[in-house]
Amino acid sequence: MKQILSGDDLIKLLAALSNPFRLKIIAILHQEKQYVSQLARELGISRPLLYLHLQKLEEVELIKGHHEISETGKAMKYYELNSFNIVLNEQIIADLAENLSIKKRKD
Amino acid sequence: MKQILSGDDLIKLLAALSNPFRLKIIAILHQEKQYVSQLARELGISRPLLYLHLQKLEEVELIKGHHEISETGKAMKYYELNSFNIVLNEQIIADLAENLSIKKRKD
DNA sequence: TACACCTGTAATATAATTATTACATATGAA
DNA sequence: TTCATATGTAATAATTATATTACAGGTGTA
Repeated sequence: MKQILSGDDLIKLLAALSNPFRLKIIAILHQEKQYVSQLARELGISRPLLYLHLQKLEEVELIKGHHEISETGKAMKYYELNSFNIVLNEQIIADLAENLSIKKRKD
Repeated sequence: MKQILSGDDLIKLLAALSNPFRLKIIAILHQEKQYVSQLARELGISRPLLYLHLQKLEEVELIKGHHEISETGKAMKYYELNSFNIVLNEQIIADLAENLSIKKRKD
């Protein structure tokens, strides 16, 4: 995970964390790496939806996926958690807010 | 600001922080308290939109509003920033993820 | 072959967030 | 009175985020 964030990166990171399924994914992967289908079962959601959440977490580098060949020869996709430590206070946010992009509607 | 958060509270807090206007509001209020119309001018947005953002920040107790009577006698609504310090790592999130509510669609 | 697993994505629907427009009300000053 | 300032909200539109459904393909085993 990046050490120095831009304001935009911070927003993406916080957005990635502000969803219950994604927090639960982090909690599960904190125990041990897990593959997609098993994760979907544990969370009680469909794989397509899970992929969406995994992508958001991977985009901000909170998790990382890789392929493994199981003992029985099947291709499995495992995800594991990256370690991170985020500190937020008013000074840090004030600094990062300096360079922040605002999306314009209908340009 | 609360010291002990639930998982749901954490999500609300992070959601409140994952918006560029709201980070800018925090940055401005970090300098000094400000009243609504002036804030809207500085941010370049309408007051109705600003109210929406202010409400989200106030709901999670990052800011606090109060009324003041200006020298000229007008009622002004000022907002000021609460100090905060948020630390997030995988262990903290794993703990908070234990009690997390998942919204059901069409129950 | 048929079954039980697995990965992956496209197309679509639903819900939530963000943004706009249009009001109503009040005060002080010219 | 008229103008410029302020607070506040209701109704609606636009955009983004979430969620579902329906596919296509692969491997190992009975």
